[in-house]
Amino acid sequence: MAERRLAKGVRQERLRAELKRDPFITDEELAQKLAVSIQTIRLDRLELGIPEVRKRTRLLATEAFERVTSLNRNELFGELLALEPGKSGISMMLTTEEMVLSRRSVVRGHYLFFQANSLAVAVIPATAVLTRDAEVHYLAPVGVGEKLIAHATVVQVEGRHYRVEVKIRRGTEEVFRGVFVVVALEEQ
Amino acid sequence: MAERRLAKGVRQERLRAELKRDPFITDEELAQKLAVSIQTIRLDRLELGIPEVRKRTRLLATEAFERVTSLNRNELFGELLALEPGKSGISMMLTTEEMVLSRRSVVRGHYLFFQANSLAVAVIPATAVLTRDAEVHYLAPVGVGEKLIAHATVVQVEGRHYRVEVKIRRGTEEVFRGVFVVVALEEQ
DNA sequence: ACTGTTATTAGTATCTAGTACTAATTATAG
DNA sequence: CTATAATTAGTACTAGATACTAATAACAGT
Repeated sequence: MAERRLAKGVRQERLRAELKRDPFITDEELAQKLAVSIQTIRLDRLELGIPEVRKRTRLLATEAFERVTSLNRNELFGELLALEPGKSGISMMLTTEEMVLSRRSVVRGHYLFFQANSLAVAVIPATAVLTRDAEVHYLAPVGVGEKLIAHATVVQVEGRHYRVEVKIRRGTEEVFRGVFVVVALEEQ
Repeated sequence: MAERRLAKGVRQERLRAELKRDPFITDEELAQKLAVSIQTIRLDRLELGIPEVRKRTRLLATEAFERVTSLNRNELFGELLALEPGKSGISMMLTTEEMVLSRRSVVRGHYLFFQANSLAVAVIPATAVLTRDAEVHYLAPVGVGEKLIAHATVVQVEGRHYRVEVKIRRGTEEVFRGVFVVVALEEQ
């Protein structure tokens, strides 16, 4: 592996890369991979503000656990900013690295679809809503770290069927437009 | 909390419930909650085949990490069963509990959308493909533990634009139908 | 009441993967 | 060469166990 002594900065970048690849690696394993002592690894972690393996593991697990419980608890993908049941709603979603295919820089389309679809469902005044049809257009690619604001408007109601139009913007630029036909199964 | 000694079976059910609510709880905390010694908690865990807190945490974190990396590593959502680049493809997805809203039994629509959309992208002979438009119809609700087979067919090609029709079936029953317009950015 | 069994509690030695600290050695820059 | 930064080493301690031995308490059956 590393035959010659790496400059500190280079080694610390290597350390970051290793941890990104395998968050569960121990200091001992890192020391071997980077050909330095375990104490040096620990000094590096201290300097870089990187917690120990058990803490990192706990963080990952906690995030995952909270994501599962909060996603399943809330029907909305993203944060609700405004809501007029039966009429309109606004939600905000921040794009993260997880939403991107590795080796790419564009957020995968289904995340936008779901932000839109879940908001379209959320504006319906019913406890159980099913999507029937959707027609969507992706207008521009979206990157990581972008704040997407979705606006949903109920444009038509026929009995239990609602036609909801959703537009997603990044700043003033529209990046996604969709029309969802949803059905209210149980009115509130 | 528990004032009276609980029957072993009852206590073990309580222990399960506690762990489901908080997977990160220590044996010490469990001992206090269930008013028994730490040794008894450990015997219970042994008998129930429940690993220690660090192992549980590691399991949760590993699952989460692998879910994220596999989602991002694989362009396809589900398992590819057949592929004729430029023409057609078949993929299979098994629905899991995570795909369901709590208190409900129906798989959320975006999973079907994504199975279909990712297959529509996968049949295109290009290294980078973006979805432009999609028109989809949900024909029947889908439950947990169901095997969904998606068939994608390229029905039209105009330059770099492909029109792909995707049908998802559960057995012989069609549960989803969609048409995706995708653009090949970099031909293979 | 007595006896055997199950359940519970307690204690000890050891493990893993560190943290926090002191101190010595090596490498580097001026 | 000297001072400083970087690296290495060692010690005491922590947390949350496992694996084991052993003692005590509770319960069931006779």
